[in-house]
Amino acid sequence: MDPAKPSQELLRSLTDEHVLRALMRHRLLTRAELSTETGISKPTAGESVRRLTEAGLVVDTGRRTPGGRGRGRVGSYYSLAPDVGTALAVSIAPEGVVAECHNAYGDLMARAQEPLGRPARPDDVTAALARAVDRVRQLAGEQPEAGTIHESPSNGVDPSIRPASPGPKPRLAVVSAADPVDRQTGRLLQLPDAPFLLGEIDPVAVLAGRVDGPVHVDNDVNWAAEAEWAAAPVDDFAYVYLDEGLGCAIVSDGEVRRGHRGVAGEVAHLITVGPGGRAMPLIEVFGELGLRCAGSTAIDVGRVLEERPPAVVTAVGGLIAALATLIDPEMVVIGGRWGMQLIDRIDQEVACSPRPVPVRAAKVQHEPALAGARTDALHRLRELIVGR
Amino acid sequence: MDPAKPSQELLRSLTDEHVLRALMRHRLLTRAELSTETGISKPTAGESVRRLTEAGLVVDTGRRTPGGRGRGRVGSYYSLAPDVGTALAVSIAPEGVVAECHNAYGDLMARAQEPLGRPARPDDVTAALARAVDRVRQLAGEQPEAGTIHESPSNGVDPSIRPASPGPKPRLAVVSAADPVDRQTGRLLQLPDAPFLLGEIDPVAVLAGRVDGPVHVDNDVNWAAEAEWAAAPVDDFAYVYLDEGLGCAIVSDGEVRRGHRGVAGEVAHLITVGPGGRAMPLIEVFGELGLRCAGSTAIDVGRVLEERPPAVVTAVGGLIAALATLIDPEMVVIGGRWGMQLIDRIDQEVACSPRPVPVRAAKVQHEPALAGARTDALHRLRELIVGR
DNA sequence: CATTCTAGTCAAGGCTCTTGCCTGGAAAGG
DNA sequence: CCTTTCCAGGCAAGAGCCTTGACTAGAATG
Repeated sequence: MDPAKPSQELLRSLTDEHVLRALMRHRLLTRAELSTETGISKPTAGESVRRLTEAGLVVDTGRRTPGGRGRGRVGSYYSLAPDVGTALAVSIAPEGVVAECHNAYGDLMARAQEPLGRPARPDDVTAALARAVDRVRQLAGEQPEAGTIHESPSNGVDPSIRPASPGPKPRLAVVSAADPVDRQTGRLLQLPDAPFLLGEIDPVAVLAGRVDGPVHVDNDVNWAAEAEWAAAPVDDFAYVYLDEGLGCAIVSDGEVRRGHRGVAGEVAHLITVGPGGRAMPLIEVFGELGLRCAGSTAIDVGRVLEERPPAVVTAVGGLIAALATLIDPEMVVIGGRWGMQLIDRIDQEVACSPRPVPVRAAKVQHEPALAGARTDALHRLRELIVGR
Repeated sequence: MDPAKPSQELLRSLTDEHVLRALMRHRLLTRAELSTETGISKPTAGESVRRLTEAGLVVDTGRRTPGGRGRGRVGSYYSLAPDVGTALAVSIAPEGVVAECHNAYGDLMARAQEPLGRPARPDDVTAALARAVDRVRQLAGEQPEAGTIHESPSNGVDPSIRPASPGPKPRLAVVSAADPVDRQTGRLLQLPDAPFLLGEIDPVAVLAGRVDGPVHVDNDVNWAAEAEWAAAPVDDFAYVYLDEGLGCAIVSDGEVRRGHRGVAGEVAHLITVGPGGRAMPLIEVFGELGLRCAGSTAIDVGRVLEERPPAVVTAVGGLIAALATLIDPEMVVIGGRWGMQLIDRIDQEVACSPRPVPVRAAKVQHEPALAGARTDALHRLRELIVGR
């Protein structure tokens, strides 16, 4: 049965949800402001605040309405309780591991980075992941209490004052990994001819003891597409990532579609047009042209950018044509180092194809995968708090 | 703001929705049965029945609880009002037009078929569509009242008794067409090298005056996939249709994904492996092998089945490999005449590919597109009745 | 110091839901 | 035939949630 059972309790929980969401948007509100903000009547809003305060989700900040605002009676500002919890967003890439901790308002509470040697060995990655997460918990524990307004903390938090407490565990984690991810288990998967830069890692196992709730892992390109969608919501598009590895994310009807195992868009083995018009898997085009790094599956980005071989553009054109026929996107977004550099050539190639699609460069340039993971982590944290 | 605003009216409408849905499932219920069925208390259920009766959505059938059931007081059986409306499901294919009218229980009220000449001319198709819909409305108007239980009527309704009334207009229509459909306008679209069997038809325009509500048009393969999903719910699969035309439907996360224009899965121009290992569009493989009907874009099914050329199987393997990489389906379902006949060959081909996917034949064999359209029409009618 | 304005509370009223009891009527059983 | 058993439906009481409207307390304005 789809619709919720009608009951008075349902109404009450809906009211509480509205109040909590209003506080997430505005961080500091009086009961009267909550009432106008949510459209709920004053007594009901006040009652909800009483309930939520009792439950420990909301606190009276002690602050009162500033004198400048008007003449009336002073009001009490309420906000989310500082212990409603935080969300962890983690990015695992060949360059290193980045972990961020955010509160329910989306404030960055702490951030930690751990570099990785190249090539990264699986054990090193796992250790770096653990260190980054431990460090970010440590830093978050040193933060001034949430609930009082403070500047988004920069990285330069003084590490000399180090209280014993490592800070409370985040209530969930969202992890981005620069490799295919198994949708069921969250483990990194080695696929034939797909890039495999990090090794067989199990982020869920590493984070299980460090997070007090669910751990969601997905491929970095999927998260980048999520960030791209947040920046410019287009319901149907494909995100093609062209760098050391080849990736692709598919957004249909406003959501990233991951497929059964979670490896939708692992395009390395897609059959496309190779040199001389022969049909061959996309990744083999690079092999034929001698553009793969020795002893690894990675593409030699420097050489691609030097030589800019037309055969590569043709091969990418074949990939985009396949996307156009199977997915019917409104546009194709190109990310990754050599993809963005060659975007004009790719655009020309696609424009002459029988099913042309607009091609444009990714808008989110700075840490796109982490940005997507962060957005998702924040969304999930909020859902958790309102009790969905 | 996502969650509904809490109000007493919300509770009431939720109760009414539960009652209506229970009546849709069970067609005939007393107030006491409604109460136990929905989990709502007796007085509340009774009050809802009173409201809905007053609103004309529910009627007292006059029938009373049968003696055999127990000793207690007799109860009144309620059911949906006979005029809550009907849904129209229409299939337009080269073989002809089929129109069906269903009530909210899913009973077939009437059915009409109109053959088409081959090749079908657009004007003929439009006229046949109009005739089929008019005829089905006529037949539905002759039906005994809904609400009293009756057998699913067979096709052989005596046309001699013909009352003047053409029957009320259906509240919505869902149309399947054997050609690409524009998602925004519902018109049939001619794409380069895609099969175009019916011509430039605008079903929305034809049905606008004949239906008292929205008209939804989509490609027949998408509807077939919908029916396949209803028969065996698999969240992620692809439906490949291999007949005169080449089609493909994509189901991700339990929904058919149509893409931006609605032409996701129009695979005729997908680049695959052609004869001699050359890369070429799928449909051109048939051109190269001389397997297309003269003077049309259609594939000569008879010749394909006679010759069973390995090159065709290889080309289809390339299509499925592309689906596997881009969509990551749990399985691929094969439909269409020659596709089903060659399924073993296709399965072998896919099994040796680097990303093998289980391949199986379509389970819904009888009018699959109409079955999907019917399911969807029924679902939409019910949503309309409960007032979503 | 009176006025004006506003946050928060109180009181009344309306709805909706639930529990529990009662009633009328039919079958079952002696 | 009369009593018992059983059940659909209705009634009454009660609790909970939301709303309107009035009231109160407290601060700034003039």
